[in-house]
Order: sequence, then C-alpha cells, then structure tokens
Amino acid sequence: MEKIRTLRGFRDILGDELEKFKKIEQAFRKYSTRLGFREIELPILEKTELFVRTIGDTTDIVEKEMFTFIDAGGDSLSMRPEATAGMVRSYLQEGLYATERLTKVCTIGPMFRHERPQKGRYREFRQIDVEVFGVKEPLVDAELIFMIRMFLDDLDIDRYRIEVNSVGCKTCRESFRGVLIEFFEDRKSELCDDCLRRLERNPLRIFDCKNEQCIRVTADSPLLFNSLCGECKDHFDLFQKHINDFGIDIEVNKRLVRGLDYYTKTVFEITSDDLGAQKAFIAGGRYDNLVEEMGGPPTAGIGFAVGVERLAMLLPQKMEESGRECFLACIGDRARGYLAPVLKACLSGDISLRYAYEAKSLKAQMRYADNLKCNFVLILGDNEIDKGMITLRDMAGKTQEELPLDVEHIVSVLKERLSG
RNA sequence: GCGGCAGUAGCUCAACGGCGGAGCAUCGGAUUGUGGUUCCGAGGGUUGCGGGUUCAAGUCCCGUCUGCCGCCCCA
Repeated sequence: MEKIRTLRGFRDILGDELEKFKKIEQAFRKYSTRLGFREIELPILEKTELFVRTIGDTTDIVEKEMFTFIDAGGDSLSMRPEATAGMVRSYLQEGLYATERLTKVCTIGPMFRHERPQKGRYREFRQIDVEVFGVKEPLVDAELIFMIRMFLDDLDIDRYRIEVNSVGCKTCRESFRGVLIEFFEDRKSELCDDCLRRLERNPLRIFDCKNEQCIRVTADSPLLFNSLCGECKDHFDLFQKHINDFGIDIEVNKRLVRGLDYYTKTVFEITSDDLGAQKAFIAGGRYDNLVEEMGGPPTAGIGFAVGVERLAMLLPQKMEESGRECFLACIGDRARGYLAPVLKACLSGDISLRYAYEAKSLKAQMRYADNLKCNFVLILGDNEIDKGMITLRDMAGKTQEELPLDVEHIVSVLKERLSG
C-alpha cells in the first residue's frame, strides 16, 4: 500500500518551525495593534476574476501560478496567491470607504502558488499582510517601513537590507514606457530571450534581469526614477525625509521593480543574503489606482507582505525552554486511584501534570519524567499511602521530601516550588 | 516551465553488482520503590514507487514521485 503524503510544495508545520511562526506573529501583532491596525480574516478561495483584475492578466502569478478550478456551478475559482486583492475586495464589499476616513487592516494566513518548490518557496506559504487605505501622504509609506523595522528589531533580526524605489504614477510611467521601448529597440540583439518577451509585455521588468549581458544594457538605459513627474518626485523626497526622521537606513535601488501590475510610486523590498535564491522576505508598495480600478472611489492604498517561512529561516535555531512541569509516578493500583483527584486539582490550580498511562516500574516512570524535562515528580505508592503522605522529588536538586496526602496542600506546595 | 544533484531504520549516514549495518533516538533490564552518566539487551526496513538488465540489484539502465541547488518567479 502506498503511503499518502502531502502534495508537492505543501508541508506539515510543527515543532521548532511552528514555534517560530507563533513568535513572529506575536511580535507582529504587538506593533500592528499599537499602530491601530485591525486584524481581518479573508476567504482562501475567491473568484479567479478578482486576481486577474488586481494582480494583472499578464503577470506570471496569474498566467501560470494560480491553483484554479471550475466549481460545480461553472464559476472559475482560485486559491488566493496573495492577500492584497482580497483586502481590496473586502474594503469595497464591506463599505469601509464610506464608514471611516482611513482603514488600517492586516491579515495572516496561507497563500497558494503553483511554482516549483525550493528552499523558502512552497506552494502553500504563509503571509502576514498589511494594508492602509485612504492615505496619500508619504508619511504612511515611512510608517510602514518603521513598523517593519520595529518588528524585525523585536525578533533580533539585523542582517537585512531595505531597498526602496519609486515606480511613478500612471502618467510618468506611460510617458517613460515609450522612451524605454525606443532605447531597447536599438539594442534588442543584446537582450536575453526572457527580456525580449518582457520588452513586449512589461519593459520595466528588464531591470530585474540577472543576466550579465542584460545588466550591461540596462546600465546605459534611462531610468524611470530619473523621469518621475513632479508629484511623484515630491512624494519620494518627502518619504525619504520621513524615513530619515525615523532614523532608518535605506538603500535607493533605482532598478527595483515589482512583479505585480498594481504598484505605483513607492515600492520596497527587504532582502537578506542568508536566504539563498529567495532573498526577499518582505515586500510591498503603494497602489493608488487599484481601489478605483476595482470599482470603488478614488482611494490611495499601500501595503506589504511578510513571507513567514522566509522570516522564520532568519530566526536563531535555539530551542524554546520547556515549560515547568510536574509528573505523578504511581506504584500499584491503590496509588492509581489518586491519579484523577491529583490531576483535577493540578489543572484547576494551573499546574502542568504529566503521568504514564501504563503501569510501569518506578524506574521507567522516573526515566519518562526526566525525558519530559519535568522539574518535580510526585511519587505515590503503598509506603506513602499507609503513612498518609506523598513523596515530592526535586529533579534538578536531587532532593525529596514527604508531604501530607492532601490534594489542595500538594497543589499549593507545587505552586510555591515552581514559582521559586 | 527548464537544467543539475539526491532519496537506505524516527534522525544523520555506511554497505566493490554478492547474507542490508552503525551512531543517535525510542523501549526494557542491571536482586525489593528513584531519572540523567555507565553497562547489557530489544523493537524498528517492501532500500521512495514501478519496470528493465543480470545467476544475483540498495548498487547498473529507463520511467515516475519527492526533496535540494540554480534558472524563472516572488513573500
């Protein structure tokens, strides 16, 4: 019989990795709460059209990376490949634009992309997603970078770079597109096959190419950053001033491009060389036209996503200290009769109690208790019961004492020992 | 989607084409009811899966699945 295992690129999350996820989410919520973000849970499945219209129909994500299927009713549905699309849909559907001046929301959950798995790249992966709707001022751009900085500091992560760029607005991008195509037309022969395709669909992405030949070509090319319109230029300058006020070091990377169509003005990427090929573990940017394009009122937007698995890889490997636990070792059937009352009293008294389900030798039970890293072991056998006592052994101190066999008393002594 | 490497006990890995092993982990024992160190012992495997070559395949060949590295993409 063939063993059933997870689908390719899908994993069970357990042990240290799950602890890291919890730690990351806890640290994140600390700052999201303080900055006024509300958490929201969104569906994993949405109409395919939502992603096509937001992310862009010529992006790789939409073209070949979505888990898409036709449901029984004939609708094309897709597992969400990212969170912003659903956030925008929710913002419009719940009418938040009408009930509040600005909206700060975040969500944490799994995303799905049908890619070839690699370290730090899975078909099901977890993202923390943050969005702000209704603020066009660059102060919020800086606030998000600041939030990321506080969050990473909290996790003791310091080997990373913050790269920022501006991809301009619709008007500066349209006019630049012509300039760029004209430049590359003359040097077509020097570009790789991938870039020739990009030239047709999204010429800006040529700047993203790692091919040395293409990098040489783009080194001579005009940059969108240098031909931003006045408004976009002012926005970026003010953003940099605010970043400076927060005391954060950033690198302006004029070649930085994002793979999703909706981005405008400020874009950023947090990368680490400790991650291998998938260097970016946080990325985001502004999308000032998206809400309107999706049928809402003109509303500025900005957000970012954290790749939780990738961030977890940057966390130190050290195991969490196990909690302070107690163990009850019973010798004989008479002692077993005390298990239920002792367990009941311990749990009510907020004390962790472990015990063996099988009637094992005391030696085996002690070994088990040690294995579980229990700090204290209660030993109960005929000797103790006849005296109306119970033995309490301090495993680290290798000392033991006898206590009256009274559950309330036992719990109060354990509490005292565990807190000291 | 493309290229390369790999898959043997729960984990890390050995085994010239010739009887599948070790360390760690788990469990038990070392004279009455006391853990870690030590000693002894036990359990655990269709060698990822399916074909093929061969007297004989963990080992060679083909396919497939999965992982890893790079490309691509992206968080």
